[in-house]
Amino acid sequence: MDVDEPGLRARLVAAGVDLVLREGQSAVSLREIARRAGVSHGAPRRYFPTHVDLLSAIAREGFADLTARVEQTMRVVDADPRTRLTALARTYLDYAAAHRGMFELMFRHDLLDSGRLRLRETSLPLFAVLADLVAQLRRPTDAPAPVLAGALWANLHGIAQLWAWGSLPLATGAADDDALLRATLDAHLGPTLT
Amino acid sequence: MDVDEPGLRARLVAAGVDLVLREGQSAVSLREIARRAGVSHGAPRRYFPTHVDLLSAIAREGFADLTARVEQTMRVVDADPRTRLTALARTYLDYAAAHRGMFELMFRHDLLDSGRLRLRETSLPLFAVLADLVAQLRRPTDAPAPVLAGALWANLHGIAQLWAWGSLPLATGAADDDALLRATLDAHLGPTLT
DNA sequence: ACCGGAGGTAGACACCGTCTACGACGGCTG
DNA sequence: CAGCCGTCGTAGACGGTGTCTACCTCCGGT
Repeated sequence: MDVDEPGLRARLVAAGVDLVLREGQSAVSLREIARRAGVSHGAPRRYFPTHVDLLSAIAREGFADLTARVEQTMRVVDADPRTRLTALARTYLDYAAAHRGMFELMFRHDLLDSGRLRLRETSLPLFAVLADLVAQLRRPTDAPAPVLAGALWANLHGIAQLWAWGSLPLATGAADDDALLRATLDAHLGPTLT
Repeated sequence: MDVDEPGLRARLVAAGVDLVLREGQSAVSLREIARRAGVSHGAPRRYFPTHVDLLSAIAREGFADLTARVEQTMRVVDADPRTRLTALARTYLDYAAAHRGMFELMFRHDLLDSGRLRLRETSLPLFAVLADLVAQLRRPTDAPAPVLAGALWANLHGIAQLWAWGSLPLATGAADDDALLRATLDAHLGPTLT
């Protein structure tokens, strides 16, 4: 038998992650999670006193997943900073597109306990990776490094969000998001020389 | 007596707008709206068969409001395109900051009936204003106009979103959003010459 | 005068988050 | 070994929600 079968808490979170990926944030109810974990509707309360706590735990899992993917990308793409940054951006956009429900949840600050649960801190290392690359690529005439990195992140995030919503395809006439990504990187970091 | 007091439908939407501005999207329930309009809980159903329909109507009001503000800005700021675009961007960011709940709702495509109700189309004129200004400012080496406009919009939107969430202030070390806005415009449209 | 539909009421249903009291069980203390 | 107490899960209740349905009430057209 499993010597270390996951505890109920982990099973609840896993069920929640599965549910949010499959059906989106609104499908994640405490009772449904309990049902999927095969426990009574009151059981989750032991680990997640409130709905927000559960959603926050799920979102944290999402951040961990995204961070892992980015780090994996950084491990694989061992080239010049610009190439690495491009790969990072692609990973970000791909994640948002492939895990729309989770991505949406991750940035629903109104649903998350962003304060107490150090949810923001969970996303900081990710930003640090980006900021580091940006710092290497920054030209003297550019904005200060934190501002430059922030603006670039916002741009990435906006593309991910609006693209997922279907607004950008509509507005830009269905150009693929790769064109947007290239334009964004060129804008903030200068055109590539090829 | 009022010859044309607003019908129930308008009163419901007005109550919803008020509620979403004051308390956020999650506070907007059909029953609460009905209560505020002084009608029975089943009454809204006559006009909004489903919750989504009500939220969509409220969001449409938000888009109308934002569009009106942008147009007002365009009417007032009658200068060179770059200045006008900057003013437009500020209007966008200010709206998001000042009407956070509404802004959030407007881009919650999962909550909105974005397909049938032509919600996207409601936002297209707004994008057109931006696209027009961008087209005037586009340099020959820039990306095609629609892509450039899309990227810039995404950047604006990302700033609005992440700023409202509090992530960007944290990441950039509390630089104000004006620095981000300037950096963004400079990046996409070239630095101003001053 | 009648009738028919539009517009609002009221009750029911299932589901939800939350609270509370309760039972089972296992490890520590005496 | 007996007893106790804290941990973990159960089960029921409450108020709130969206949705459905049956009803009622009035007003306009024939």
